[in-house]
Amino acid sequence: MKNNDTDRGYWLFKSEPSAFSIEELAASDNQTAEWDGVRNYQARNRLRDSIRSGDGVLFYHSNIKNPAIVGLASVTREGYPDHTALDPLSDHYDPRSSEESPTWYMVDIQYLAHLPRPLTREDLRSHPVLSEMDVLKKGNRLSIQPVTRKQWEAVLDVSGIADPLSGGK
DNA sequence: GCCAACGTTGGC
DNA sequence: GCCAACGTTGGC
Repeated sequence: MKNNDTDRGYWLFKSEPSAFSIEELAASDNQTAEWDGVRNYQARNRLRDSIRSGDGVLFYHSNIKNPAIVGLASVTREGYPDHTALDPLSDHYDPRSSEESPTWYMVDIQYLAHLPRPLTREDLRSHPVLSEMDVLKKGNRLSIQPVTRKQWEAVLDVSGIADPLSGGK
């Protein structure tokens, strides 16, 4: 399902670059990757129920010296069962999940752009709009977080780039 | 259904 | 490497 600018959703996806980085996304086939391995129920619910094709994704690198929003992606496939949960050889194997009744879901995302400069937590904290982002809130470990349209636009504004999702419309 | 113990996350 | 915050597990 496509969506238009007004009902498009925005998200922040967190990843440790040692596990999966935006460079790996950009180097993937079709610059597209499965966002697999999410094993948290709240994040699962968002993957399954809320995230739509065409939504915007802020790609965030976590658990490094300077955690930061490093780039932009878009959702190219809506929630579907995470097959790594069914694979006994996968690190993400979960014996409670099954094909008939999948426990875990994933989406596909496609690389759009690197930010010209990563937006660090300090950058975010010092911005009137971005300082409200969930990712700055203490103890927030959710790997999939909602982002407001204002926050998405602020990231583009601060970065000095056009919205790659608006396509000139 | 409570809650202590445990494992994980992730900024610092 | 530290440790606070969080989610999950499992005994009771």
